[in-house]
Formats: sequence, C-alpha cells, structure tokens
Amino acid sequence: MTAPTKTPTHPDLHEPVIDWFAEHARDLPWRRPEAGPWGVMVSEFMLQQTPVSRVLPVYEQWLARWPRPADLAKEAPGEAVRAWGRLGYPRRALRLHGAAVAITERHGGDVPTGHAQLLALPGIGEYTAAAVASFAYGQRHAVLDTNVRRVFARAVGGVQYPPNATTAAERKMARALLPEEDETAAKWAAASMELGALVCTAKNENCHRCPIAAMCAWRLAGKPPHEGPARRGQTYAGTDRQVRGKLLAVLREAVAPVPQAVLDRVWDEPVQRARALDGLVDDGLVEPLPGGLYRLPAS
DNA sequence: CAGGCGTGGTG
DNA sequence: TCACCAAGCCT
Repeated sequence: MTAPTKTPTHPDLHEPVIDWFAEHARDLPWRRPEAGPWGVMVSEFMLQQTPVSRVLPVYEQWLARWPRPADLAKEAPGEAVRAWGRLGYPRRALRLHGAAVAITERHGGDVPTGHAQLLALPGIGEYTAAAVASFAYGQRHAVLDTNVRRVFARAVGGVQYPPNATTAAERKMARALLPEEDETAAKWAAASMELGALVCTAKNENCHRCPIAAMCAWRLAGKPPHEGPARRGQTYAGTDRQVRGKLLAVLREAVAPVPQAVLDRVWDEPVQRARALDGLVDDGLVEPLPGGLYRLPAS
C-alpha cells in the first residue's frame, strides 16, 4: 500500500495555483509585510463589495491617518464615515470604527488572532474572519469569497457559476480542498482568490492563462452555460439607497451641521427623502441636532 | 434566508 | 445605453 493516509482530495490543484500566484500576484499594499494585521483588516473591510482600484487610495489615507486600531478608536465615528469617502456601503466605516473600539477595549489594541474573536467584531462575518486569520496570521481556514466560490464551482463542480448563497456543500468542499499545512493553506487561500479575480472572472474566463485549465471540470465538460434564473440584479436608480447616498454626500462635505432645508434639495419626493434620512439616523450614520440640523455622528 | 445596503467602471 | 458586477454583512 503506497497511498499515504491523509491525502487531500485535490492535491494537484494546490501547486499550480500557488506557483501561478508567486508569479502573477498583484503587489497590493495590504499584502506587504509592513501592512500588519490592522492593514489586512482595514483592507478586508474596504474590499467588501468594492473593487481594488477604488480601495487603494482610501486605504493609503486611512492607514496614514490611523496606523493602529487605537488611533481610529479615539476618533468620532463620523470621522470614519467622512474618510470613507465614496467607497460605498458607509455602514462599513461605522463598523470598522466599532471594531477598532472593541479591539482597543477587549484586545489590548491588537487585532485578535482567533477566528471566533474576529467573528465577534462588528462588520466581520465568516469570510472576513477567515481572511484576516489566514492573510494576517497565516492560519489554516477555508476562505470562501465570491472569487474562490466561482473558481471551485468551475474547476471542481463543473458549472459556470456557484449558487446565489453559499451552501453547506461549498463549505465542505472548501475544507476538503484545504492543504494540511497552515502556511500552505494560507498561500492557497490567497492564490485561489487571486485566480478568480484575475483569470477565472465572472464575465470572461481566460482559460489560456489558467494554471489548472487542464484539470478544470467545467472546461473539460465543454463549458456548459449557467442553468437556471439569472442573479437578481440590484436596482439602484430611484431607490432609498440612492437618496441615502446623496444625503450622506452632503454631510461628508460639510464642516458644520447642515440645516434640513439643505438636505431637502437632494431629492424632490418628500416621503422617500424623509424615510431615507430616518434610516440614516437609525443606522447611526447621521446625528440629528436640535433646531433641524444634521451632521455625521460625533459619538 | 431574501432583501437592504453605495458607488463607479464596463461590455 | 444600461444591466451587471466588485475580497459581504446583518436582520
């Protein structure tokens, strides 16, 4: 019997993908050693649903201004929202600020190393906890983001796209594919994600540049097109989200509290406008003051 | 668990 | 042009 006892399910995928990564990985600031766990964590918050190209400049400003969690923690949350700029989903800024406060209070100012501790922080879900633990601390976790899910769906599952929501089957597959060693697993996580971001993309798959094209189940099956309904497109024009965005843009630019009348100019329809503003206040993104004034939250 | 939550680039 | 997409989280 020559077979070793703990052979991974698909050991042949690891080496080509990791080697490809060594050659083609982008030189991103949060991948450099000087970024540290805090830099990794900040980047992960910003990258949630936001392209790398838009994150880069904000990331640099953020780290220069708040090089440690404690630096951000002592700021007003509104300053985090302001510095977030136009990255989108500004609740992330609030949550990152909240995470910095929690890190300062509960973890002595250092980004925690444990997956469960990370998961307990605001704005950190399953993906981000695994990503920080893996990228910042070299731990072995299944890091299942949209890129990795797509790569696995194709290379292993033989279909064009993964399911809309992450399934237990996907998690199981991701765990089964994980290399045994911590360090190798961390490289694998970063490499498989980068492959999905650069080569095995949603719209154009570039199989000629793919290091595992020869063993890709989807390609070998003749690249059958996605079956079933298309993903629900996110509508935007005319929604509360658009109104919220316009309201918050005014408040981000303002140095002093803004009168209601000024906010009223961003949207004609009064019911929707009021609903959007109320929502921002409920979310803690906007602080109402006496006299019909509004500003970003000071506390 | 489906739906809400920003923004700008792109085919 | 405009629908779709980009390293999710929370309720």
